[in-house]
Amino acid sequence: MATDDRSTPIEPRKKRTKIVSACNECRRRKTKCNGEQPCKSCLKSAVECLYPTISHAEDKRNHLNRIALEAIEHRLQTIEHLLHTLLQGQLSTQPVTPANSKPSSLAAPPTFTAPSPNATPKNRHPTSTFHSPPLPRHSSPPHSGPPVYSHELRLPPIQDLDTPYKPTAGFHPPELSPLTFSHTQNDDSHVLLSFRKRKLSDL
DNA sequence: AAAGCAGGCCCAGCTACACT
DNA sequence: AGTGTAGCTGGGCCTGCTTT
Repeated sequence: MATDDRSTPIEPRKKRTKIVSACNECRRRKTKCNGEQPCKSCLKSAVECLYPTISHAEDKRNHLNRIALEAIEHRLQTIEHLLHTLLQGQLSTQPVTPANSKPSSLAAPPTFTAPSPNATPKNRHPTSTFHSPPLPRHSSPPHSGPPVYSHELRLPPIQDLDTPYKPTAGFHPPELSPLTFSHTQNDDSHVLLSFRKRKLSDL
């Protein structure tokens, strides 16, 4: 794109004819949607052609952003609570001996039991589990097969971000101070902060 | 070959800001 | 207050690649 060849007459770029809103399937596939019911690609692949229904009273961007923001904040609270629980459990159960007095972050965390799994709402996915990423291991013995970790965290699956998150019954996250971002250069925190400020003022 | 997937281009709409 | 401009953002969809 570095060359700007103006010697040949370049006909002005033909504007795309964009439709107002693509159907769900075309959005997912990132294909052109002709806006009909059913649209061309849905007709071709014989799938149900559904269009997103957002009332005009509620701006499309605000609607989606609010849902996403609420879900993210609830999820963050859950994660913070889990982390807090994990750290507390580690501090209170780990005997301090010369052998294991290394930084606790390198040790395997204790087995974690999800808060009141019986109270899992019906709209959750009861079988979905969150597996923590592999922890750094310094000198593990020869070992075949995938690593086995004793801790399993049950969290709402990521696809649940499509719907507002409702905390599990009986689960009370600890009181959390409002989200703050310390501004440092060369990171994206200022972007997040400006996003949050904008969204909060919109709500 | 056809269908599906996904990176990223493109553009309309919006906002912030400067200027008059 | 009105206007012009630049930057940002969300989302449509082009297009190359992969899978079936």
